[in-house]
Amino acid sequence: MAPRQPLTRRRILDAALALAGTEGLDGLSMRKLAKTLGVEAMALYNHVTNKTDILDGIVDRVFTDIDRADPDLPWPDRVRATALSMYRALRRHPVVPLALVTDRANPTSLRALQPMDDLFGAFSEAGLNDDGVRQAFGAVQSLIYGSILLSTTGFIHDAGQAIPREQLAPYSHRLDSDKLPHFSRMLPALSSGDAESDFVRQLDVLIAGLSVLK
Amino acid sequence: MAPRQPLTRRRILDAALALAGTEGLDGLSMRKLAKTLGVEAMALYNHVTNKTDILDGIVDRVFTDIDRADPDLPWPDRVRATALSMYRALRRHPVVPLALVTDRANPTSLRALQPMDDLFGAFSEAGLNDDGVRQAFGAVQSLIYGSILLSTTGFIHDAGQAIPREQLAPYSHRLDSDKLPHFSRMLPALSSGDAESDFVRQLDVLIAGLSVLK
DNA sequence: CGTAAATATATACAGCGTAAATAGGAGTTG
DNA sequence: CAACTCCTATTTACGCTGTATATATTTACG
Repeated sequence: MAPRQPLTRRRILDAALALAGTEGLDGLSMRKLAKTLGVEAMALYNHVTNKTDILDGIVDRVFTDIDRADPDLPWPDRVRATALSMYRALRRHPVVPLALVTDRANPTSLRALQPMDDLFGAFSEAGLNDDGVRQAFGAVQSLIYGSILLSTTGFIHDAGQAIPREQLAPYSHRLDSDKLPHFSRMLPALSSGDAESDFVRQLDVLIAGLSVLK
Repeated sequence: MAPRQPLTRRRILDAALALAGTEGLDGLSMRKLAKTLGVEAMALYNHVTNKTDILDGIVDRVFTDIDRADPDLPWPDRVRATALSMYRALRRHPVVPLALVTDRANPTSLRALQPMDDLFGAFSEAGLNDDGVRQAFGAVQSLIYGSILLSTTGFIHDAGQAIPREQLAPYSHRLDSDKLPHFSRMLPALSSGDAESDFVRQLDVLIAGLSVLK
């Protein structure tokens, strides 16, 4: 029984990130979060301004994990490295992309903007004009967020882990229909494969397309 | 004052889609929805089983708007047509991708799977094996969902419409910093440009990459 | 008409974020 | 030491959420 540590913003964010990891974004409530810290809900408000502040803090924290690519690398490798690092950091904490697209977080910190700046730089070096940079960056960002956010829907999912059979069941019962001829054939391939290596492959396709379309 | 029309599942879904359009996914509550129909909240439960059922119904409804591409088109055009139709339908009702990625809806209807099947077919025809089809489909789907979901975050946004200045303000005040050299230059380009034409361009880049990487 | 079935309402419960008032403990000052 | 202040934690409360349950009302039918 260690003496209870003092409540601090940092401890709150740590606990919030952990709770969001196990309970999901909806499961992250002020009352539950306080309980994991052995405290009442309103005590949190002495250290964070509100729940949005917590989510902003979490986002900021996770974005800090994103590595900056070696600036001497050629631009395709810089894009690959930055995007993959973003993907890995966000995938470790899917609550972050979720909080961002649902407007529950609105980070404006330098840390959250740094990876974007790096991608802007890489695409500029590729010879794209500003519109091209915006489009290329948007494509990469969509790929990152899309693949993470969609990986929890029934549409596509990870390798063998985690209820592959039951989750597919509601889809299977329609597949005898000849209305979806390709779907039934694809079912096994949908549940096989690794999400990250798929992402890497998709990123390569995108980069190849950028190179070829100048 | 027309005589009040009978409450029906269809009317409920219509009203829900409209309410979600104006108030967003979080603003769509059973009580508010009932109020727009001139009825008490619990009356809805005689026609839908719960809120998830409403969201499933909305998703299903919106997916019905997705056009099927001419099967005689070559595969790149079929992908383009299907993906663009998906993009347009979902962009008209962003609550749908939002409900899907937050697991508030779980459609298993044939209508919701049809566009996926069409894309599977197109990519198969391109000569990809099943793993390749899954990856290509995932990339297109990520692009669709990602661009729609991210268009409401501060990171990237539409043309001049809707608070471009105030929304950018929190970002601008950091840009004098030399930590984000490309960001400040990109700011005007970020708020210019049309979301849909960006999407089309990104889709073309992806298709070009697929063609070139076989 | 009377009765059964369908539909609408009223009430209630547990949970949410958080405003406002209160209580407790640590530190400093007289 | 006493008194006062400041910071932190708790308590209570308000309006919101989805929906279970019970009741009331309206409609359909023999």
